[in-house]
Amino acid sequence: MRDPTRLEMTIGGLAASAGVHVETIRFYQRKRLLAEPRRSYGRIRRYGAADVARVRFVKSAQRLGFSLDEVAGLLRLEDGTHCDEARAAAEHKLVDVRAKLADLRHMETALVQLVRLCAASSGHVRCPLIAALGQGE
Amino acid sequence: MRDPTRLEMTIGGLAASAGVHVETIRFYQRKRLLAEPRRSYGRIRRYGAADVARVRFVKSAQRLGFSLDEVAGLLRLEDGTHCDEARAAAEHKLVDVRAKLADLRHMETALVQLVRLCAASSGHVRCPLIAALGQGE
DNA sequence: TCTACATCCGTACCTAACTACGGAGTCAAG
DNA sequence: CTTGACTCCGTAGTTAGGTACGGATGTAGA
Repeated sequence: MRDPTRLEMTIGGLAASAGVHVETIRFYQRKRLLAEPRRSYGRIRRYGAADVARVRFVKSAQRLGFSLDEVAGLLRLEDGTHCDEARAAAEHKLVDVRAKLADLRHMETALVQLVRLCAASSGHVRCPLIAALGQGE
Repeated sequence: MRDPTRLEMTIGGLAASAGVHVETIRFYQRKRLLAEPRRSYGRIRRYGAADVARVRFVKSAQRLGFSLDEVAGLLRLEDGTHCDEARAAAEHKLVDVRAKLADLRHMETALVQLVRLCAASSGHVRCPLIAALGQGE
């Protein structure tokens, strides 16, 4: 654990590096979001830097509104399936991601507007935040 | 009845229009995401078009990774609080929204790359999807 | 070697966000 | 003026995503 380039860590180290609890790692393992790692002589799990990245990816994707099942789908892309499968799945996810992008951009605009209004006026303001999001589903 | 802003509907109509279940409406009411509406002579709730927009907003914001508590915060902006409060809250949300935007853009780029790779090659590909998301939290 | 702390595992529990249930009241069409 | 769909309400159950527990075992530093 001295040399940061050759990261070999236990489950506790992984959890700390990725900013989650130890139990969360075990949970992800049960959910097959993370492969069972090799174990050192006894039966203690050993992880590497790739595992940290993977767990962080899961958390980031969750923040973006993906469920663990959807994250599993994204990770299958990462892990490399057959090309045509991967392509179809990626195109599908892309539609989803772009819809979210559009909504978030609208929300951003609405918030910027609100801040501007608030800076310019006093008293009460209303903001067309609701109008910002995709009403035409 | 001609004026669409004066559309009057029951809870079932609202649920159908917004694409949720009746129980979800009642649940949102308990959570104060939706105000108790006026009731027609008996005790039956009557809703208008604004309620439809509001419920759809909740669902959209959820898809973007906001919890119901956070959505409540966004709705408080919409409902107009005092100016300085609203401004501070809006600026805060803006940081959050922009972080999500950045991550989604990276994810979009990675997906586009993957699709392109898949179109160009055969066999197996790997995609730097994990690297796409904000590793430096 | 001793000791303190980490890891092992299964199982139980928790919160958020619904979702279903059931008995009673309402209402509009026939 | 009945009938069947809809609404009322409280309460209980469900799913996703963790969190906590606790007894046994492993392990690193004094």
